[in-house]
Amino acid sequence: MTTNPKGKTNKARGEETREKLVEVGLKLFAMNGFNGVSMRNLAAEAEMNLATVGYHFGGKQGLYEAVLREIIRSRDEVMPGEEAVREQLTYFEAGKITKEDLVAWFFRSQMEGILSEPTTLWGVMLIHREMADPSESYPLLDDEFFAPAIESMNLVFKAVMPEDTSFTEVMAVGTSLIGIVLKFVKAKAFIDRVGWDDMTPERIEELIEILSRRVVAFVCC
Amino acid sequence: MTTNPKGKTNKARGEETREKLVEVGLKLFAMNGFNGVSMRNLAAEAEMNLATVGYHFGGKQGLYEAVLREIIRSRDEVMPGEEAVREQLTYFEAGKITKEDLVAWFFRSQMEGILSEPTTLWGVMLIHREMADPSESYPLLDDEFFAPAIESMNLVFKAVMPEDTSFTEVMAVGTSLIGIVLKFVKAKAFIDRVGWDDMTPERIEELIEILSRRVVAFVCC
DNA sequence: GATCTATTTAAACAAACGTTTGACTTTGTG
DNA sequence: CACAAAGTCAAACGTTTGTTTAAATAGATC
Repeated sequence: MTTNPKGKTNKARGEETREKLVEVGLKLFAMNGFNGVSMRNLAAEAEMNLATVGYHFGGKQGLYEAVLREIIRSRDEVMPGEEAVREQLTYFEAGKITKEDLVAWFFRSQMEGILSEPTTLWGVMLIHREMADPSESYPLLDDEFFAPAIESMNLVFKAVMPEDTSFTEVMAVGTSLIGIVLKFVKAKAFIDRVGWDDMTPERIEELIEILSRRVVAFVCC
Repeated sequence: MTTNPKGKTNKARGEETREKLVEVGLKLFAMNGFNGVSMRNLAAEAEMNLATVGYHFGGKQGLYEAVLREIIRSRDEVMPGEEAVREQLTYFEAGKITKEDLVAWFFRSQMEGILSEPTTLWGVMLIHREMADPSESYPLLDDEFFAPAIESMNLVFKAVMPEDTSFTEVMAVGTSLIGIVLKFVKAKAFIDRVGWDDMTPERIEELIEILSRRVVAFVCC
């Protein structure tokens, strides 16, 4: 890598090729799944030669894992991490916010993080696919994506649920919540039936408002 | 078709071939998805010739749709239909059961119907796939599987929710519930984490018990 | 400008795919 | 038994798949 300020060659030569490939890979894999995308699709969409993916990522599987790692990396930019959760927890323990506030904040931050920008949405759509149809790369997601998220979630739930609540129950509530959130990521049937042409920010806000109150009841009851 | 009571030829000659094919097709498609199953896989698993699927169903797509139709057909045997829902509704309107009872009954009947037998479970797994990754056969499912189920669900929800509840909210609650139910069909992460090797009837009952109380709160709050 | 490394390119590869063919076997009917 | 329809079977079809090859190009270094 040079430090040439004129532009073009700021990055190592292959870097922007790889970035472009990961970018269109995310989009295509999210839309059509691993088996629904061919190397020739990828090459055409990225306007590159067929062999480029093989050269930079070793093969289709290699690119797919690079896409998953990019999803994991960018998740931390949009979603509240463990430290943000712990911050809210101190507010709750200090009595500044109610447990209902805490749960609503958590749910809202997740939904907004997911539905905010298309890139994130594509990432979640790919995650959704991996949950419905785990590939051989699933363990990577489980370790570096789900485990931290579930840990944060359990921090919140343990705080707002009775102390003697079983681990199974905490996990069941958490899993249900994940089910709710993911359902709306690709809730084609829902969108078709309520007649929303597209998910405008207003519609998203309406949906979050409706659900967060009920999610609080689900968790805290 | 003959009426020979000795056995063997009670069915039209190709009938049991078709049934066997639909049976293993359901299992394989549910486990690996449409693109994850090859004609040679199917033929091997069903112990038949490669060309048999083409002869009886016109091709891979034809078998897939036959499998979907079988799922739709058998759903009505296990799940409560609209008439069963209306029966419970009259009990509720007569004051014999509370709205909490009504919602709990509905949720429980759905979960039990799904988790009861492996065949049903496979069907739901395939439905789950179609929701995450709709194929060109999706419209068939939407018309003959989802629409009736949503209609029944809305009957219940409209009865237990305030009259002025918006259609969007009713649908959002329903969609969330579907999300919860489906999440547990293939909740590998959940099962792994709570350490359940397999879903024994006791475990299923425990899960339903935990969730139904909270689902009532979610719907009725 | 020469040299070396990194990258891009077109072409070819074997393997797997869904489908089709034509011969063979089974079954029901007269 | 003879015939026709229904079903089964092995083999081959033409595509498409992911990967690999070797030559061509571009960029950095001296």
